[in-house]
Amino acid sequence: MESAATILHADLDAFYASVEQLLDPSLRGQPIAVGGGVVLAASYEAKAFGVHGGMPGRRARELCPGLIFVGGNFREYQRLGDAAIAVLGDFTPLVERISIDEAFADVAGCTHLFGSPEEIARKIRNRVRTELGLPISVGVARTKHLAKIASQVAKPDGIVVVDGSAEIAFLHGLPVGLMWGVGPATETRLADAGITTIGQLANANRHLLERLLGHASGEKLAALAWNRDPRRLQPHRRAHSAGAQSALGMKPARPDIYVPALRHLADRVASRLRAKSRPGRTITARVRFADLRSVTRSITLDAPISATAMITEVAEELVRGVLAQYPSERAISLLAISVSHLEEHSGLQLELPLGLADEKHRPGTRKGQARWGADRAMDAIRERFGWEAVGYASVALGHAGSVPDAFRELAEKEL
DNA sequence: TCTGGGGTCCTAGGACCC
DNA sequence: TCTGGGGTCCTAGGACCC
Repeated sequence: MESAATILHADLDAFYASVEQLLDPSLRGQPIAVGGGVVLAASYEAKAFGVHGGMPGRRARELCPGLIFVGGNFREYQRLGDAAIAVLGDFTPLVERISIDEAFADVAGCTHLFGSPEEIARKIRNRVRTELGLPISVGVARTKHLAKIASQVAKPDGIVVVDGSAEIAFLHGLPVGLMWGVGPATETRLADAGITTIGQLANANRHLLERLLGHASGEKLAALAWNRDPRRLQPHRRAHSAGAQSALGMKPARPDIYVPALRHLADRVASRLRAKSRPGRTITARVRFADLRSVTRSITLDAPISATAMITEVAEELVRGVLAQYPSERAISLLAISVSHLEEHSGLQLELPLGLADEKHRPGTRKGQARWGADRAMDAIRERFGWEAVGYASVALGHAGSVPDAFRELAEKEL
């Protein structure tokens, strides 16, 4: 039986910039950028000049001489983002949040209470506008993929409903770049094969697509191009990994530089893992050199860990291995640590990095327990006084223009 | 369009087991 | 000793998303 168009994708427009314009009316109608060294978000007025998120502040100023930089009220972004998603939750519990400013909802079960999906979408937009003062675009369709595309087409501040009979006509006229999973690299590859619209992709030779994009991607994109999207909503997704990274500018590849930097990164990751009792078995370290080439090394342990000192030492070992392998590289431009294979329980009694451990790291030893004690004490102090109160200072990273911790937190997923 | 940070998923080769 | 096949896990890299 044919299902109806009951999936909504709601997406706040130019979110951070819209919040700034809400908080300071003199910014309304002005080209503004949130951030400083790096543009974290741009208003539509700034986007018209080609300014966009991730762009260096200098470049943005060149493109848009009148650009106004604003500091960033991160607490407000979190609060208003949560509030907007909560509006969806007033209609249905089937909400899958994708990021701070974006979520899917399936309203199939609540149309008898609130009206058609389109009416619900209008109510959501109205409420977010009147109660929060923010513009939000909504796409309504039968699948997640199409709902997401519809909301992109609806921007700014609009609504697009794609009903079952119009799906293919709607989809096939649009550029392939709008598809979920088609980024710059894929777009270029497709364009080289003469494929620029979703319709052309849909009708392309299957073998050609698989040769171009690989087996899974080719098959997946072909299915999406015919609006065959098997993905259901996943209201309670949890993260499969947690990581932290830091651009260093250009620092010498020496232990006195990378060891404290790694400890700081490990501390950020490990305290998150401990807070949710989700230690992980696989530790990955990434080193980016001066020329922006990066190398990753990972190791999977027999038991999960979440102690700062353990993660630091494993990461150190991995980075040492990378540097030994590339002795001619004299400078590091970025370091990253990620922990994956996350498990559910707290691993207090299980912390040992097998293969790298020497006697002093084994659980039950005085040193091992002292380390755990230190972590737990730190966690407790932070609980009361905030993250900055104690810990491995970022002095070693200390490079100007790096992103504030508050912004990092906005991007963190629920563990 | 070379710039920041937190994530997800796919691929391909190799090790290892049955 | 060599041959074949299937499955799972690990590792490294890349593309993509917000």
